[in-house]
Amino acid sequence: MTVRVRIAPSPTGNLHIGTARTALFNWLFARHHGGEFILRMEDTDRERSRPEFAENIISGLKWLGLDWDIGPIWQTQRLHRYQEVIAQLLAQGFAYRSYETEEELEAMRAAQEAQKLAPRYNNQHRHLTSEQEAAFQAQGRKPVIRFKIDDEREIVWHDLIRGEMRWRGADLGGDMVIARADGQPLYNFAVVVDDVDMQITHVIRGEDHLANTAKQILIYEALGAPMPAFAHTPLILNSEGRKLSKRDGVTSISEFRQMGYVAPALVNYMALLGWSPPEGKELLTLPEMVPLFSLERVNKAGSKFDWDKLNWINSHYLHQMSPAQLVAELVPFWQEAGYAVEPERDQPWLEQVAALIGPSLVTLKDGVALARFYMTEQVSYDDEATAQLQQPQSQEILRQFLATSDPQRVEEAQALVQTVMQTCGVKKVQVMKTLRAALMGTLQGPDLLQSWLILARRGFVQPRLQAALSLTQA
RNA sequence: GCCCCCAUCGUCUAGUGGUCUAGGACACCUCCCUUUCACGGAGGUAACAGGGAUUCGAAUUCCCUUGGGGGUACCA
Repeated sequence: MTVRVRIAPSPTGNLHIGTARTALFNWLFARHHGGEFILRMEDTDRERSRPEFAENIISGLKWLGLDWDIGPIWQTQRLHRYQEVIAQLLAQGFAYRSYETEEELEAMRAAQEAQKLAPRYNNQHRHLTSEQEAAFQAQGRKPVIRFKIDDEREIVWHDLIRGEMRWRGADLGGDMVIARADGQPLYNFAVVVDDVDMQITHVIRGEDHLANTAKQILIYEALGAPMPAFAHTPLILNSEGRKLSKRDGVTSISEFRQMGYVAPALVNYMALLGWSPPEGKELLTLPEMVPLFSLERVNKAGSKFDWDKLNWINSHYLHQMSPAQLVAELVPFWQEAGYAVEPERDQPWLEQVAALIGPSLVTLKDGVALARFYMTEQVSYDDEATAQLQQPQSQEILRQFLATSDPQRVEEAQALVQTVMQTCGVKKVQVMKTLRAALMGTLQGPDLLQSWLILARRGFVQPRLQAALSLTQA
């Protein structure tokens, strides 16, 4: 039997990292088994679903490299199908019409709460006579459809991650609503109809769905449909150990992207949140993970999201990139920062910059601050740099450099430093520090000689030496 | 309240009764490289929640306690 899995996001928000991780596990599972991966949009919540969220989810999955074989399928386009199944369940006696008003249900819950009982529907409309129904209808009440849940029933399944799971029907909250009065199907019902119709073989989702699975199994049975295998993954937790939610700051894939995280790093990190590769090799690309992935190696405990590790992985992928690749990734960030970069014209020069700052990058965004020194003619001088320029020999050192032409190659730069050292009779460190202060405005940063060459090609060396000279003391 | 799940270094984890004086990775600390900051390299600190039981033997099995989490909708 061909493996078929799906990711079923609800377009009520941007692509969340938890959803993305579930998508990743499903994708890996499908690819590992040579199966199919389906994208299905669960947009039955008309009030909260929005097209821009759907767009965000789709582009996010694409960016991550989690391509799907079928879809996107939209639940709202399958309404007639849900209606059909509801009619069937009604006819077979698995479901019935329930006429309570919101207020009545709230009162029921309040009463139960007052008695310290678990809130649940008391199934009071399960056996309405046709006269009673007619009476409610005469009052203008519109019924929701409820699916019968037998209190005595015990639901058992073998979870691929958690082992044997058991639920009592009585703990499921009474007969559940599967469709609103206007015919809109509800999640637990629509999911099953879809998964059955799409012949889903494995349902891999977060453990927050555990109770839903018990309810859904009952619907599979009523439908006489084959049961898929279930696998409930651990949740991604925030630093407090709670389920990561939008309130925890950055959680959507598009935000990570804007912050300068690259897709291979994000995907690699997400995989490590709950799954561990057999050989212990942690740095893996999507294709490398495919043959290694299995649900057996997915952990049961939730995992806290750790920025340090994500940063390390991201920097790893950034450090691996060629200068040309880096430029391609960096340009959008540079342009957004307002730097006048023109890839066509400046490519070789931009690659020099990228090669120089590459090892210092943790995120692409870091490239904005790190490249600033090379992008504008003037720099500001920090306290340390100013102090260095006010050293006794600094003025003479700068005059020497101003008297020569800018170096074109490293060897020339080295030779110039040597010459200035000897002429001024100072140590190399002094020359280097002074030159760095003058050129960069700070005493820390990438390789000085390389920086010098890069600035020279832009014609920024002389103006900066002049500016620095004015800060020196005779 | 009720139901369910989970529990190894600060964090992510390896570990499926003996090879565990518990391994790796991130972070942290030290050292090396070096004109600085990074990068890179070499070391180091650091964990089986507690209590019972089973067993010749338990991080690994069972029970209880504790702690944490999830769910409990006419959301998904």
